Amino acid sequence: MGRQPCCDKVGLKRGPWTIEEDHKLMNFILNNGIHCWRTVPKLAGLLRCGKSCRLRWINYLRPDLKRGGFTEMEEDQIIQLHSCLGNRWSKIASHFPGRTDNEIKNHWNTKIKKRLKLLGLDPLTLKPNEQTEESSDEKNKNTSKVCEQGVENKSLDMHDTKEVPKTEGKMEEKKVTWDDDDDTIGLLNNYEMLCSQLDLGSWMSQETKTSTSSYCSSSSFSLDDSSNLSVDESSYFQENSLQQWVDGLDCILSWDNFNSLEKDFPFLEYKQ
DNA sequence: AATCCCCTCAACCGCTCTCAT
DNA sequence: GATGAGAGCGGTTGAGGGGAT
Repeated sequence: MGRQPCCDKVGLKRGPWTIEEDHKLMNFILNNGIHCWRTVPKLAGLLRCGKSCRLRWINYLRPDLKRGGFTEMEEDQIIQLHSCLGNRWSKIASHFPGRTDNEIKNHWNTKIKKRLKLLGLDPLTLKPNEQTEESSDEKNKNTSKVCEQGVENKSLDMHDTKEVPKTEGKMEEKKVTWDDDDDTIGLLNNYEMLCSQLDLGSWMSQETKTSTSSYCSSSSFSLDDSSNLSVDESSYFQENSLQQWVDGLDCILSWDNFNSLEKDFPFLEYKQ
């Protein structure tokens, strides 16, 4: 039958988002929440399709996004999960609060896959590479099916020595739960926690306590990380971080500052 | 300094899934 | 059960940055 396009593409803007567009979208969502993506661009005054807005929010603007490179532990976990779930990036991403499926997919395709190949391992089976990529792709579906039934659970530490699978002890540490029902729960919990901490309504209207601070001018950070902070640090963020986040939208939208931020404020580093 | 090439990742496309009617 | 609309997902693309020559 052929579906209607998700939006009328005539007159709609495409390509990279501007800071102004980001502002509009973020302000709209924070003030109104998300009810129907299709209507978001119109109501927010954006010349974008709803799909594009959704993607931008999920992959870039969400306040609970974790920025910065993947840790070795995260990479290991991605490999484990991928060996079980295949290319189901959203499922994989659900095990990494603050990470997006797009981010993980990109990381897999550009880094992990290559590294595994260099190690002579098939990225999908984690076995010594004997097959062509095509046959691996074919296997992708099969492995994930098998794993879905809970038959297989693999692990690999490619940062360690070489091609050797992890010891069982390490496996224990990094145990992953496969229950699909749990997948969304983690994200939901994060989001709920975030919302409860933020009290969006009140802080949006709150008077700015600190100027668009020097603290913020060099900062962007994951709110998620605050749970890993010491008591003092944590309370500091609960009181200040969100306001700063809103105040400093411009600088926060420039995630390039992330690395330097970690130098200035070591406690912002991702902790495992 | 200029050019080329490769890599990364944000964004798009098209398909499937889910839910309401 | 059939249909349609919206949301979500995964594959792919291409702009831009950075390193190599």
